[in-house]
Amino acid sequence: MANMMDGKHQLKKNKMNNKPFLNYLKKYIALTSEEETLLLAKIKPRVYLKNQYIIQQGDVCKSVNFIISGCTKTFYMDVEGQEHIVMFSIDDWWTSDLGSFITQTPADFNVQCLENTQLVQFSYENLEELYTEIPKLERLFRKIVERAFVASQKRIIRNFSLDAKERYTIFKQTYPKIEQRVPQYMIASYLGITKEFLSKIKSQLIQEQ
Amino acid sequence: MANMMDGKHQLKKNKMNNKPFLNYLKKYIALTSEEETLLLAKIKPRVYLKNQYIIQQGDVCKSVNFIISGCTKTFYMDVEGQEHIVMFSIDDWWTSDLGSFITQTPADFNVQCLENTQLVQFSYENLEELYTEIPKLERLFRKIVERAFVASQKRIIRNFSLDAKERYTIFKQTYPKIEQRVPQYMIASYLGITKEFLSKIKSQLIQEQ
DNA sequence: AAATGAAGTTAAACTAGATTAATATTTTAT
DNA sequence: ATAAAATATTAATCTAGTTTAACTTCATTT
Repeated sequence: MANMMDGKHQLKKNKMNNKPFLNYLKKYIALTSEEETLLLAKIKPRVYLKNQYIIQQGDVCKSVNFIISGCTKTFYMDVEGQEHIVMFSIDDWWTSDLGSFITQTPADFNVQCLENTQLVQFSYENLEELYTEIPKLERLFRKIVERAFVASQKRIIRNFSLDAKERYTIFKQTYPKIEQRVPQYMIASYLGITKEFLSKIKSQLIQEQ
Repeated sequence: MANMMDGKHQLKKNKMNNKPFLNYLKKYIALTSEEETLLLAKIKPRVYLKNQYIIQQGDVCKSVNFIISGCTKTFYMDVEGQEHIVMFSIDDWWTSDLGSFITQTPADFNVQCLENTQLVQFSYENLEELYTEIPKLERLFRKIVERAFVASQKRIIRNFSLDAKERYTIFKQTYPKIEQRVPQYMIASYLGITKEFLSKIKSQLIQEQ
């Protein structure tokens, strides 16, 4: 319905290349050309359209995804049908339901595209093999998850020790790009407040200066 | 002052052994005797007394710690001097300020012993070396951090979508051992509520059944 | 151009949980 | 065994954020 028009913007799969992902990797690890070949054989480029789901709550998460371009939201739908957004992800970030992926059990989270999104996907089996074949890659992934864990812990603290206005201010500082790309009611969901209260906060912040 | 008597209970360093840690490791990875020797040379047993700090906010975190026996709280002290407990850790768990440890920058968190606590400590340098010398260990640590990250994400969701009573019920189910070992006001801090409100919740739960 | 609808705003009534303060209970020190 | 300190409970009042509902704006469909 709403996305019937999206076909117009569909990105052509055959035109996609892995360059952006390799450039990202090169910032952190140096691969030999054999390793690069090994890697390229085991990753899969994929395009999702706006509003499509990369992962759905209840399904087993089959991939870890690197975003080449686009934007996604990771959210949980509670028993009352309310969406709770855990994170947004954009270009050069990773997204998955890691809990579902590592245990290969049903996902708690949905990952949905907010824009047409180009990904590089790692399947469970291929990633396991790559860890053994390219230990540098396992090391990088360890570090990525370490950083994600640290960010998650800090967010717990922020949620406890800061009020909604402070959390919103920090959100804007930390994710300036995301703030303009996603609707306000999703930002409210990320902050754990209602869209009405976010509205109130924003008008307060404007009046304050 | 309060802990002058703790000397009585001091555990003797020389009597400490690494058996409990090796038993823990054996549940997940098989080490050759050379690897075991390599590992033992690079870990340090250590005893902290009740109330002592393993890590202090502002210091650079120098170790990742495996708890052989005892209990710790990880907390953040905000500008108003309020404690916010992020996690409790007991026997067979890990504790650190991972953010500080991996970047070797000042810690956001304090880790303080709630009981006399026996640890096995990994220094930054030794752990880096061990990762290279024993890839199995790096893989295990990757998996441990993955699980910690998943738990942390789930906690963010719970904090948003559940009320304090539901969070308390889940806490009791998830950490039955911890519930009896730590004072109620710390559980309140972990749940993000006041000790008074926790009291109210508990009396409500008693009346409900 | 009119109609439908999604996104955002404003304002009033309401509620979960905070704060304060007084009392009770348990732990620790002497 | 007892005093002092730390921890836990109860109740009254207060507040940050929710809920509901009416209103606006802008984009899409007919």
